[in-house]
Amino acid sequence: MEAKVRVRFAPSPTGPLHMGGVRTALFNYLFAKKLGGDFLLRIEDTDQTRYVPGAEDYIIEALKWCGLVPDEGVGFGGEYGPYRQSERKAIYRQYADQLVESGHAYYAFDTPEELDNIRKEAEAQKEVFSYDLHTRNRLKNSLTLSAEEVQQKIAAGENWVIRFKMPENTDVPEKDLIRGEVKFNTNQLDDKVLFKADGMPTYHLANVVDDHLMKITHVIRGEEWLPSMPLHVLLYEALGWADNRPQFAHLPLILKPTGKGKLSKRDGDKMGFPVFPLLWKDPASGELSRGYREDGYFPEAFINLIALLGWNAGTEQEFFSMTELIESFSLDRVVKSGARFDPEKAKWFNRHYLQEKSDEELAQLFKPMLNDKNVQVEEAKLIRIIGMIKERCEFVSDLWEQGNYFFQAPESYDEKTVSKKWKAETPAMLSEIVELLKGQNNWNAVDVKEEFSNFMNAKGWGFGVILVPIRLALVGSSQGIDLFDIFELIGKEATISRIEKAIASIK
RNA sequence: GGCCCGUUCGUCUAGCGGUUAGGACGCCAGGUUUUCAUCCUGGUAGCAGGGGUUCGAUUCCCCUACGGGCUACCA
Repeated sequence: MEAKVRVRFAPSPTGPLHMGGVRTALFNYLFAKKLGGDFLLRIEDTDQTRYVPGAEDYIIEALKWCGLVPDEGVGFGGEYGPYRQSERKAIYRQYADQLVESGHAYYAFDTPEELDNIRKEAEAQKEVFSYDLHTRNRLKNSLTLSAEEVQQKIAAGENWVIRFKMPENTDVPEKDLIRGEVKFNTNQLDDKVLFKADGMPTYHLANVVDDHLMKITHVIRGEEWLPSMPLHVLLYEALGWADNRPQFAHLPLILKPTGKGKLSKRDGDKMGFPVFPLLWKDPASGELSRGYREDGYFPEAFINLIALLGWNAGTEQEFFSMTELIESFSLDRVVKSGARFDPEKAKWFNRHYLQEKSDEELAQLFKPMLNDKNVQVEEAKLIRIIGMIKERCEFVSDLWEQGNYFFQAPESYDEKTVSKKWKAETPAMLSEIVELLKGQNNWNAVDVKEEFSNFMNAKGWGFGVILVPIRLALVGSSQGIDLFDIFELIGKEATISRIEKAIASIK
């Protein structure tokens, strides 16, 4: 029987989760759910120096907001814990020792400063230093030192690390589920540190050990890990786990909307879109980074847009619910090349999901904003207004941009429209309109419009010359829904007073 | 520099030897809306370049260019 599919999302708590990270989580989640497998969350906090307080909670909250709830992991329980690598410290040491004993790894005593100097010297000669089969015999390690010396150094409390002894001239072909066969030769690879002087494993060791112990079947991660795939394959072999090791899939990166390189926090600030799912406040600097949630994106829109960054169903379908994504997802439809992120299309997705929401639902989402603005409005009326303006909106906050004139009289008048449409004779005409409106008893859009039209026809006035000034008076600009609907919704009294106010204050 | 990955409209992408190279976002135009937006219709725009292989290459191979990633006791 095939082993149950188990995948993991394994971020480092070094800051807020990036869009790319969310997408990696999403693809893992979709893959697992499609195949009836498990999706785990493992926190890779082996680098104490980069630990950021709050990042872990942020990651969990972001996953929950996106609907990517892990079956196991930090904060979610499970049989294979602990799921935080810092709590698994003891486990890694034994495997590192095992590798040394079996001759697949060795102790190295070179200090970071020493290595740094060697690197600088190499650089001065336009060369790049690499701790590998060409150089390890000149360095301070258990391959060059006698067994006694090694024991002595360790006993003396000298700092040491354990490095992988990369085999010589060996081809390591490996099938990537997205890219097909990728081949590396070990002569090009260096002796990576597996176990650090601080007693913590590096990513490479911890990752392989945990994936094995947690029975991970598929490693789906970002393309930045592709170069270390051969090392990981070799580690599985060296640890004796070659027979049931996971398969790999390396996802393409998300690139900047314009310019060079991968998407970064800076791009969001510069171009006015979020790169993080949730608002993030840096605990050290206090700096704020905007989030999709706080910017008014619906989680389903965010998931939809991110899913289509580097994946497609092979059909012309563009809108997918999570359920539909699970049904249609497959790794072989993941695109190989990096995808530039397009903020415009992101907005378009949100518009779609906003239009799909009921007026009642939008009213609930909009209420907090109305409260902030100190606006009181009857529920039924609010729902009606939303029904009329929502097609103009991309975000819930747009409901205010598009509908504020229902809740308050304009405070100013758009200058362009005034100079274009507000003529010398306009006030006099509007005064006559006011008189007409005052005589209206059936205050609804249909009846008022009929009376109004009759009056205009009798006068021989053009609609264009009078409707825009009225709109200006009621809305403050030339925007808005049908004028007679506005009449009805803001009521007779407000309609008349706003027109009178405009007559008195414009020009 | 070395290694690895990639390259179809401005952007996201379909295409898996023979297509008028399809869709979407954006943009432009027209229509609807006596405004604006929405919406509808139409349009603009692409196979990085050069060699092969083949009756035939966007599609397969090689080279070049370009883009990206990695090259830490970071993940």
